[in-house]
Amino acid sequence: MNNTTSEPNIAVVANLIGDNARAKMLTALLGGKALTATELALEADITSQTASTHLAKLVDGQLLHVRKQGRHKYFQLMNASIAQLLESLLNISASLAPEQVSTGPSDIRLKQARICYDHLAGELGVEVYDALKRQDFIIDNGSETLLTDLGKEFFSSIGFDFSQVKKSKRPICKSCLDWSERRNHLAGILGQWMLNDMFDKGWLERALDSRVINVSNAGLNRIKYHYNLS
Amino acid sequence: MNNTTSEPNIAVVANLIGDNARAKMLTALLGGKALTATELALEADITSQTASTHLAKLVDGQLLHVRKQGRHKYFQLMNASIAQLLESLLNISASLAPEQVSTGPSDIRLKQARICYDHLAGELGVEVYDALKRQDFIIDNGSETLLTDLGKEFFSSIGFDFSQVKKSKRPICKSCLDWSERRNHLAGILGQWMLNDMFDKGWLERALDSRVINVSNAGLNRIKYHYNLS
DNA sequence: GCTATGCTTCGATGCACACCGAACTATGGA
DNA sequence: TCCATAGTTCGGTGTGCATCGAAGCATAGC
Repeated sequence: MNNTTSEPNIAVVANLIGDNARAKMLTALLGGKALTATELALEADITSQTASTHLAKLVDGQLLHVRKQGRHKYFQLMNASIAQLLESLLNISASLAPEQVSTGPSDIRLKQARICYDHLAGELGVEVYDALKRQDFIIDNGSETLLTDLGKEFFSSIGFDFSQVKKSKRPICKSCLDWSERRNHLAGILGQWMLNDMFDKGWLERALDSRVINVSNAGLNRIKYHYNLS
Repeated sequence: MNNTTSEPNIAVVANLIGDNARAKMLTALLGGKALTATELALEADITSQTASTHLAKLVDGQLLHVRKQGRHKYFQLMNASIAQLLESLLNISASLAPEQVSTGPSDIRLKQARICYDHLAGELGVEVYDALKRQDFIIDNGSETLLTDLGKEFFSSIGFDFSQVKKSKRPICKSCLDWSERRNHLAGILGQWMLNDMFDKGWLERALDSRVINVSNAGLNRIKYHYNLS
């Protein structure tokens, strides 16, 4: 019997993620920022040699892409679907792991506000999401999210340009389950735009350790006012 | 520097999936049917001894759960979120793999109609989805799906009981990207109900090799009429 | 009781691969 | 030109783990 199941082989991708060092690099890259080989080596706690071979595999496996800039090599996640895959892995792992030994200051900041590839996550992320829902700017049937007419008006009024959207294939709204909060935050084009807008306005600031976002009291107040958080 | 990133460790779960034999078992279990250890060993092309250790790991890692029945052990995916994770891995792998050597008859049947954990996938799955969309029973903003009032009426009229839904936390509608068609089909409670309903009515029949669905001409005609396929 | 079947445990084997030291190439700056 | 830094390649080491044969339980049927 020629048992040719033609299902794609998920083992290769999973195996790429399934190594400790590589997994650390990938989660670090969930910060959305492009990182160099040495930065990633530090993150994964390995020498630059081993990092090099790991990164070559990840690029070869099309999970990452590279940009060469002078003598640096900047690595980034291939696309949003890879980021999403990593996020769902994070979610499942978080729910399985009994409780992670969660101590240390970097920990708290990670829980408060962090970047999820290209949008806002953590406590602040879900609070903004809830505020949008409360004001009927988005509807949410449990796992999925749609922008209402009211929401369209609102986002237009605060500077989002809907004409640019048509070019893109990416959904405007997308809910993304937050692994630390176990509640939704907003992804998609709108999620990306909101985060960038907050950076532009100076309300948020990237921490040096990639994924964490620093929020000043002033910035937090502006966000609360702007999005009418409760 | 005590670099305690408290992010969950995605390596362990990914590593569980990242073995060839285990990956085959897991994809086989995407058929939704509970399978015994020997069936899974056959599927993965390994001896029962090795299968036993693999399955123990998968259960220990909470990707599967077991039911003992007499001298048999029935394995099943832990929950829908695991199934969803596997589906997104399938999608990504399918898009990365240039083209799988897709020959053999089991292949064609897999592409035509198959089970995706608990709902219909393959060509037939996306055709039904498109038909629902065309008739404005569901709306779809690109990646997410909502049931319309018209749709509620329709599904009530063909026997779906909406009162049962409130108990469940699962979304009624959920779009699920089909890895072979690269288009959406319907998941969620409604997707599950539709598949079961088709089985109940005798329009579809599980093949022996779990994931494939056999569709008779008569059954296909009934489905076309029932859901008004174009 | 005996036998067949389903699954597990143990022990041994062998391979894949993560890891690092050392040496090498490439880029940028003084 | 020379040095420092970023990254790669090569060779060797060690280990984790998938694999199977053989033997051991457990259940079902006779």
